[in-house]
Amino acid sequence: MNILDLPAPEAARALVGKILVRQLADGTVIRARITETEAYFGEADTACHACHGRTKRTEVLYHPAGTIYVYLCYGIHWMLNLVTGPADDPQAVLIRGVEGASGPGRVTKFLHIDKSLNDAALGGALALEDDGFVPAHIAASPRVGIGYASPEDQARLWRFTMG
DNA sequence: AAAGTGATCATG
DNA sequence: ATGATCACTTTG
Repeated sequence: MNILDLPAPEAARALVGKILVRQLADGTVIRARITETEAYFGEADTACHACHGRTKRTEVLYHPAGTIYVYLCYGIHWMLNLVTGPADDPQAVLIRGVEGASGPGRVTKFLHIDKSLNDAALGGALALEDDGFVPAHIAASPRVGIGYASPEDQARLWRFTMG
């Protein structure tokens, strides 16, 4: 069973401790364990980009599980998301931190991820690996940076950190 | 605490 | 065509 077929909040929790494998064009391989994630759960979630419907930008969120969603935030930072759940259901998990890089903008810098990976499928230049490691403890907390969302959605414990 | 930065989306 | 809005980081 693929983790990414799960609903986003469950997938987000299950992804903590897994390993991202990044293959660069020049052959360099970077491996990094995921330490922090956040779930964005469909059109009903007012914090999700897709809560205002399908647009050119959010189109990728409607693609099948395992699609990579990358977008630019604040003009500077690339954000890396993994699409989860069934096709036409816009759910995704934001990778907020990996071993050696804490913060979503730093993760993409660390892994050399930019717009060129948007709408690509996991398993090529970026792949997921499970080495059997299970985190001793995973903490759940509210998501950050979503002050525009409804109070109920801001209160959801959809941020998962390895601890 | 504050600003820097540019794609995207909703207006006119 | 113009303007508001950001799943953030760095600097002071």
